[in-house]
Amino acid sequence: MLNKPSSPANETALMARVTAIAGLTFGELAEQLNVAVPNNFKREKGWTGQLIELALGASAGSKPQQDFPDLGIELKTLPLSYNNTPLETTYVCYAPLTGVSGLTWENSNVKNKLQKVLWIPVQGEREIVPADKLIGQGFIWQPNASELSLLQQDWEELMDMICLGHVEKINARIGEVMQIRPKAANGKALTDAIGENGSKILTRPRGFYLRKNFTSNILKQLFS
DNA sequence: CATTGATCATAC
DNA sequence: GTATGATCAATG
Repeated sequence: MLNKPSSPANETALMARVTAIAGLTFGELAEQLNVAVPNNFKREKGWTGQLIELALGASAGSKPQQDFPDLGIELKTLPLSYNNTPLETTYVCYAPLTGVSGLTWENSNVKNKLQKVLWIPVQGEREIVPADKLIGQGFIWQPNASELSLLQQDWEELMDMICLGHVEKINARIGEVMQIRPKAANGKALTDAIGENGSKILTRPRGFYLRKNFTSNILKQLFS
């Protein structure tokens, strides 16, 4: 029994836990942690991430920082198809829509979070019930120069639109490897943003997401 | 059938 | 509402 693991002291200890849960099904791990397994994710969409967080001793809660702040590591689950390609985009963080003056790629929340990521591949096919989905071997990834450049380009293009009051013109087609999409409880959620001519407007909250091609390439690097 | 836009649960 | 964890499901 793993009982509510505490925060790992270092990366080696963290990776030992990662390897220990690799090959288990969600059901097996959930049983060890005394967690109930849903029959689908129509409601508990973040269940997998929370299960893995608990198993690895990530600091819980909704802090806008890394999951392992002492280690500088962000944790992400990555749902894969039978062909080992990502089935979903990867949420990174909220997109700032106000107070954006002085914000640069270097000090952005996106760069901070993506500097070092512990990816946990998991089976994502909807036809597999959650209890039977397998946990894969997690691995640490740090973006290379090329990836950083692509991310920075997309971040700057999107943040320029936000700064210039064009947030309403942003759609999910913009950005080569990273996009901005709505991120809210529902369509009624509104937040402040910059409108035309610098006026204040209300708009739907947005988040940054990594495109599937980008995360797919991260996986390919593992085998090259 | 892949993608975009919408949505669900939870903590504070 | 903000922010975490994400997947769902309507659409073209």
